[in-house]
Amino acid sequence: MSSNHTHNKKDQTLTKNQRIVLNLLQDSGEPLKAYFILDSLKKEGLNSPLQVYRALDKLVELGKIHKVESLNSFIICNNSNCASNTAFTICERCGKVKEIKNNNLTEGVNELVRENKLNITRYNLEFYVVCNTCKIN
Amino acid sequence: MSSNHTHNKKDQTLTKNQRIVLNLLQDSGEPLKAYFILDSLKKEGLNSPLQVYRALDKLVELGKIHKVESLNSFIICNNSNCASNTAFTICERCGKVKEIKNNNLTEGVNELVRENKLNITRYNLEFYVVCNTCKIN
DNA sequence: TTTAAATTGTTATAATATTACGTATGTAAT
DNA sequence: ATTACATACGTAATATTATAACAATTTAAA
Ligand SMILES: [Zn+2]
Ligand SMILES: [Zn+2]
Ligand SMILES: [Zn+2]
Ligand SMILES: [Zn+2]
Repeated sequence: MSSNHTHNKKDQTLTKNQRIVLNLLQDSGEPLKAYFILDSLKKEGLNSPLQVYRALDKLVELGKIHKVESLNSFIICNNSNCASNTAFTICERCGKVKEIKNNNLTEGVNELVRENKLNITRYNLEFYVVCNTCKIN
Repeated sequence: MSSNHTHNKKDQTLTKNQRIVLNLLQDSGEPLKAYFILDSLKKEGLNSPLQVYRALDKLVELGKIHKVESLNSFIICNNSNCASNTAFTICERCGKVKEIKNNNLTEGVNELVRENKLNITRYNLEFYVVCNTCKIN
């Protein structure tokens, strides 16, 4: 269970609060709730919800994390080319979330948008599933 | 500005709270927030958030309304064949929401799901746009 | 008609998110 | 260096969204 931060150059431009929130999401890989993040980072000096929400807002804006709208949670971006588009599978039983990396799907959505002449700025696509683990049980 | 409830047979099986909430959403056509619904229906006898949320939950379950996840709002279903799938355009400027009725798009998403072997129970698709009205200004 | 399931009403509380205000810090032009 | 500007910070208060718990009642089956 080794954590592998990449801490690339761009991360250096983040502020302290932004960086510790990003690191937590990175280490977790799961969607986390704002107040859970707050609790987890009390020892790092985060004291108020606003500090968390401000960091989250900025990280979303930078495309480093995504908000999973229907879970009121935030998750590290697992992709390099999302812009602000998001596509997830969400298990209805256990809540497990995976960001879809499938370029086929991404291109499929883009095509749909073109074909239907939707003049969009971005999209959010949530597929609800029963994950393999939950299917067995 | 005439309201045109349909009040079909199935509506008769709704309870009073469910029906007045549904009627309000039907008349409005816009996404409404739970506490706005509560305020609006105080005179009809709704007193507590729970009464609203319970009615909303049931109506969502019945497929008569949808939750617009990223707006924490609820909107009348404008379609006959959604099951519990949802597809909206959401204006980023004014918040205007339209349910997509385009069968082409719906079928496109279904195809995407098949092609990518996604074993889904339902999906939620939110396209963020700048609506025509907002584009002008 | 007895039983089980669903719905109601009410109070309290939890969970999520923002406003408001003052301060500090970094950056770029003068 | 000084000013101006944008960004971020810290803190307290408050707003918004949603659920838990419990008792009573209605509805639909069996
Ligand atoms: Zn991503
Ligand atoms: Zn699962
Ligand atoms: Zn619908
Ligand atoms: Zn608009």
